[in-house]
Amino acid sequence: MKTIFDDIQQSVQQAFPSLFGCEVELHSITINETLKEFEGDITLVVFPLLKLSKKKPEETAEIIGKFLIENHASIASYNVIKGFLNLVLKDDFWISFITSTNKPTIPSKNETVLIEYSSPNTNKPIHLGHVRNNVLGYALAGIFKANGYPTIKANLINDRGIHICKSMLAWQKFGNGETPENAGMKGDKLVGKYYVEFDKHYKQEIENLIQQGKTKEEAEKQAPIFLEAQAMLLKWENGDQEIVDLWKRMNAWVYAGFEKTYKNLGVDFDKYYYESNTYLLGKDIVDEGLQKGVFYKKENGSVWIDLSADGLDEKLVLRADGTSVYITQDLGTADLKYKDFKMNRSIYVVGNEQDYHFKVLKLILQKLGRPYADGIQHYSYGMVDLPSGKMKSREGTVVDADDLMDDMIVAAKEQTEALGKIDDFSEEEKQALFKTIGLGALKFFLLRVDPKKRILFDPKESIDLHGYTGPFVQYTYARTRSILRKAIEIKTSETTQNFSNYQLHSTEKELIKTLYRYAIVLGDSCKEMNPAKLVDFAYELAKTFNKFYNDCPILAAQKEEEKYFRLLLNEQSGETIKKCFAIVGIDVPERM
RNA sequence: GGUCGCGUAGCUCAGGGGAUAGAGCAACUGCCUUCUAAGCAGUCGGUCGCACGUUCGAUUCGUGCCGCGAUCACCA
Repeated sequence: MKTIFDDIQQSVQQAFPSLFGCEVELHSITINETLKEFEGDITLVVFPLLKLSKKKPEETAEIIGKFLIENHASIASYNVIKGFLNLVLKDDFWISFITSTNKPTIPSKNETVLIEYSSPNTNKPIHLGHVRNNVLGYALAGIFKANGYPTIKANLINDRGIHICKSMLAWQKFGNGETPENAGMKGDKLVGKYYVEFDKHYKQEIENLIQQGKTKEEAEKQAPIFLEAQAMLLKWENGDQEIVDLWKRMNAWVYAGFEKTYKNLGVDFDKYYYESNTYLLGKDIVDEGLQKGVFYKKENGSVWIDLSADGLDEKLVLRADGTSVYITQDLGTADLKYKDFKMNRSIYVVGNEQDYHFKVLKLILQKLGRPYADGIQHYSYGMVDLPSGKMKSREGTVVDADDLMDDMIVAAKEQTEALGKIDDFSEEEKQALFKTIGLGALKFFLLRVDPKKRILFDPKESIDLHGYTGPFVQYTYARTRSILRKAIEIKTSETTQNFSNYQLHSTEKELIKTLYRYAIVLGDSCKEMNPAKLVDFAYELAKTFNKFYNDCPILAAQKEEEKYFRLLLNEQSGETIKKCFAIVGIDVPERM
């Protein structure tokens, strides 16, 4: 979208030769929004132009200011303070932005974006770390979509491997036929329980072996239960019916559990990949790489790639026994994704602990000459810490996703009921509202921070509904809806109004300027792949709206045209908040 | 040790060559007979980790140092 900022920047560039006798590059024309403490809407910083203008800052600013006022219908006046040229736009410009019925639409792009996110292991339930991944992945996909990109959400489920066998084995040995049904437990929780159970026995056996004089490393490799798990994996890979049946049965439990959590969280996927289907695909690529001389084989038969020229190390791509490692599978899956979707960009939403892995993955695919390799991007986000420190599954300090959502909803319920504004709601309406608020708080809390940075999750703070929070923004939306309902009640919805002589109140103008930024922020949040930008904007809009709400009576406005204009602002503020939140996956209530 | 990331108010975070560095929380003060007070307005709070350098101008860019974290498996 072309903004007034772009407009002014371009016309200054075009006029520059006639004003100063030389060309100027677009990027040295610095245009900002004017700071609140100065008069004006747009500020041009002239310092970078002085070398070309060969004049003093004030003089340069004057020349440009005079030119703009003569050649730009939207500019009402200007003032110069030091090297800053502050431009005041006519109220007309802002008013017509609000009243114009044909808003510019975002053109659709023909660049397909595939976003892989979530990608859980089937041996443990989803926890807070995964919640950040899910919320971020969903929001990112929403942002690409809103910017016109065909977008595919993919989930690669890690459903095989030694770790899966561990929970299977523990269930087989100690489970006594326990099922989600007879235990009254979600399937993913049940399987997770047996993963922990395995670890308990494994540790005990290691302990015993060390007592018998083995070293720790020997003990870890020789513990009987570990050997059993390895044997089970081998059986699984050979298609042993009993093991495969058990695997299918337990995985079905997990999927049922995950689906429930996903549904609650409000995330979804267009495509599921399963590592059990893709883990063999990478082996062909290993052969191809050997033929092309990209990989090499060591004496023991293991296959490697030497990335030391690229500042990395040597990296194993196939084990000596011919079985796949993590990266082998990822190579295969990358090919499969391209076969399925021919995407231009392939984004992996994966924690920053895997930065190295994804560097290697991309580099290998580039060396193999894959057409999609350059479009691979690791969307690397920071870990989630608790006030007590890191989350560690082994130490039981993880925050479970289902419990977390329940807690948030309960907190929303308590605080909402205390205010007593929704006593006339039905039970279902209440439940829906508590969920909207609770999850809104949670998602906003996770999205408001720069994805690249690690996050400190303080439960107390996350449950807060005041200030820089999701519920604050939701509340503001509900306010706009409340006013709209009242306006309809008193039948003040005539639309044919002429605002050409309308005098903007300063708070109205501030609100319009904020609304004007929506399209810019939406584009930026996509370019920078940063949902926090959009979420923060929604907050700023809500804040500005609340100020407007306080300063400017809407339905009780003095003049009719004031009332109608403010109703327009009210409606557009609400709609914009709703759009922002919908893009990142946060619901918004009609009343709260 | 190598590589990568991060150090901004008591706490959680924005900002990212340009004017006097911003929000929220916490603490304190005002504002509901008037459109939802989950709100608004205000007070308090900063050597932008430290040092050099580049620049008309550095919290922002570069280098070094200090502190914190991640990663460097025939784990995923």
